Amino acid sequence: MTKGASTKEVLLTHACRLFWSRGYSNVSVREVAKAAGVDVALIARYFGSKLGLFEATLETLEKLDPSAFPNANALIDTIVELFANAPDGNGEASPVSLILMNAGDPEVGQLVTECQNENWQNPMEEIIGSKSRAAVFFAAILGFSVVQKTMRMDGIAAPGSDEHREQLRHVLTSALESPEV
Amino acid sequence: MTKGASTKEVLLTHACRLFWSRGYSNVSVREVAKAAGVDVALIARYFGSKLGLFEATLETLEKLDPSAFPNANALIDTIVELFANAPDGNGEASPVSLILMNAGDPEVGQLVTECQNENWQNPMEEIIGSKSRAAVFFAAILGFSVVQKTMRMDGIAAPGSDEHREQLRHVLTSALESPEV
DNA sequence: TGATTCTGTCAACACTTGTTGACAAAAAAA
DNA sequence: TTTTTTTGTCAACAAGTGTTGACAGAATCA
Repeated sequence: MTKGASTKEVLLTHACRLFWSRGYSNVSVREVAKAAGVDVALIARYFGSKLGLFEATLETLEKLDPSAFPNANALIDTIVELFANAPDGNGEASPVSLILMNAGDPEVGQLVTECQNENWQNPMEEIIGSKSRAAVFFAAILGFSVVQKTMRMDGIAAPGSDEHREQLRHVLTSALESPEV
Repeated sequence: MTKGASTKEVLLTHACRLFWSRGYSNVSVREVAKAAGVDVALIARYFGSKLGLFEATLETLEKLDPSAFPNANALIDTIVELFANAPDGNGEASPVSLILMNAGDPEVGQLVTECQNENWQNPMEEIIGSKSRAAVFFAAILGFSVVQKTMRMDGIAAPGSDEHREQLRHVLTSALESPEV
């Protein structure tokens, strides 16, 4: 790999971590550059602008593959384990935190929403077989995540515990039984 | 009312609308002052600082009164109608949007979470009679709100329709049947 | 070798941010 | 009236923002 490509990569890595965990408008380009150990000007060189860097982080997301899930229960199993094994804490950067921290942003909100539809929502609809149930399903994921990770409510069991798995599995399962509209 | 108090009030009104709909860090004091039609310096005079102004908006929230709800079903009825009659759109300012837009903010996130616990979560626990179910219940509210209002997913029915009421009622009802931990 | 491209450094820019203090006009109190 | 307090206006500050361009060293190619 050339020197420039590796700089681009390390910038992208730290941009994902910071933008996804704290939100686009709460992270400055200087902070990303400092975390990556490079000069600020290199962001403009390699990504054009701060927005370009953010868009590049979105392009690292891989699309959910419907063919990997024979049915919706397999999807639930995967998500439950993802949540159970995810490192706890506010500062974690995940596709879910990306959406929670940026969907309401005036600058990148729409971008994030479109990205989510393409990479996650549409494949989920395909697996679940219902647009409305897929929407309620995703709402359950987001809601559960925000009360657990962002608000740290103690009504949610400790991640990794059986109780935690049961709680999450219950809301995901009942989302699949929501009325179709 | 004295002149100063009325200026304070109009500032507070616009601060609520802006901070709660777009988030603390996405709104400048100059924008609040301009919307209120007064000089920026008056914010410092009457509220001390931008943070003081935000804290003042939190103090306008009224605590949920458990005695007004004989049981959890009455709570569900109220919330369903609140969502059904709420004006649609991204820019709406409500206690729910306040939490969604600010809970993850590095400056005011904790403040918002504490305020939510005191004014909403604790009373809800009292009505529902279970800490864990109340947490899952609130997660359902937040999740439903973000996919409907922030992300505008078309899998969610039009607010005010019977289908919309059924969707929301289903997720709230099943939250009350979540496993206790 | 020399010429050229790639890569990084640095200072500066125009702009926005929250905050402050001096000052004047208006209102209230003496 | 005079005096004092309240209320509002204005300019400026220091710090931070994203972005730009000039420049130098390193690497690559001729």
